[in-house]
Amino acid sequence: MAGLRTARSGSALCEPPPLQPEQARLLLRALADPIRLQVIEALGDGERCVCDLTSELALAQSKLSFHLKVLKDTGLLADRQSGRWVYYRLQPDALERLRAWLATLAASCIAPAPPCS
Amino acid sequence: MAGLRTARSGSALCEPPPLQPEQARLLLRALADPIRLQVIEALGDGERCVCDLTSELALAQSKLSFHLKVLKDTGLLADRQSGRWVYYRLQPDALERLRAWLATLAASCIAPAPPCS
DNA sequence: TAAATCCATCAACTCCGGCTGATGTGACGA
DNA sequence: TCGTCACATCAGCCGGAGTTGATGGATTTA
Repeated sequence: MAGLRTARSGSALCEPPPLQPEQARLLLRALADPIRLQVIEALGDGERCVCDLTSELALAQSKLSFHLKVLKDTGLLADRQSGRWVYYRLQPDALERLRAWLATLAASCIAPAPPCS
Repeated sequence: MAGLRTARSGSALCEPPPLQPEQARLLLRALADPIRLQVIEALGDGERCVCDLTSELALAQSKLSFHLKVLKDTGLLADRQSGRWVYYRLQPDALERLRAWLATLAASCIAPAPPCS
């Protein structure tokens, strides 16, 4: 079932490649955690180093590091090292791809749907 | 909770009410399971009774019942009893609300985004 | 070089989600 | 009324995600 259709995306909007079901699962699981959602929201303002996040979210360092790794492994975050600090930033593509995947899933639910009575 | 804001949805499209973060978390977690995704896909064709799903997905009865309960409790499924059988069907609203919530989350990620080089 | 800081990683533990087999409940048919 | 079927729920178990405290590696400053 892989590669049912490759490129040829006629759109000029440089849409990201479709998500594999397993990747979608990992994204869903990564987002289903309150601490990780806090991290994502905190990074909405822009990238931050770990030490700032640690104090801002009042988390143990190893704990935060653990969750940052989960988010990074699923592609939701990217990091950049500058001297002694490591800065994490959001990777908006990941959320977009998950949204697209959810749309596909919803589309497969034909929904006899009484038209919004 | 409940009734933070009632009606007044100006749109004529009868949009569902916004999702609480906790509800969003539960939805994400409910979807982050391969068996439950199989169930959702199987119900894409229309409602089914538990016994059909059991054989179709080759699952133990108690196991399927457990996952159906999770999906029902999060609002992703609804059930209907007919005689001796119980039919489950998708509740597309739930997916839509989750998509809307994801859109909100993504919107809060201003994304300096180099314009699709 | 030595000390300090920032961060990742590890081992041990806890806790909860999910699985299994058995039992309970309600609806039907003989 | 009794047996059967469809489904829910329970108790017990197990594995893995998440937490904690400690250690290690890399970088900067004294």
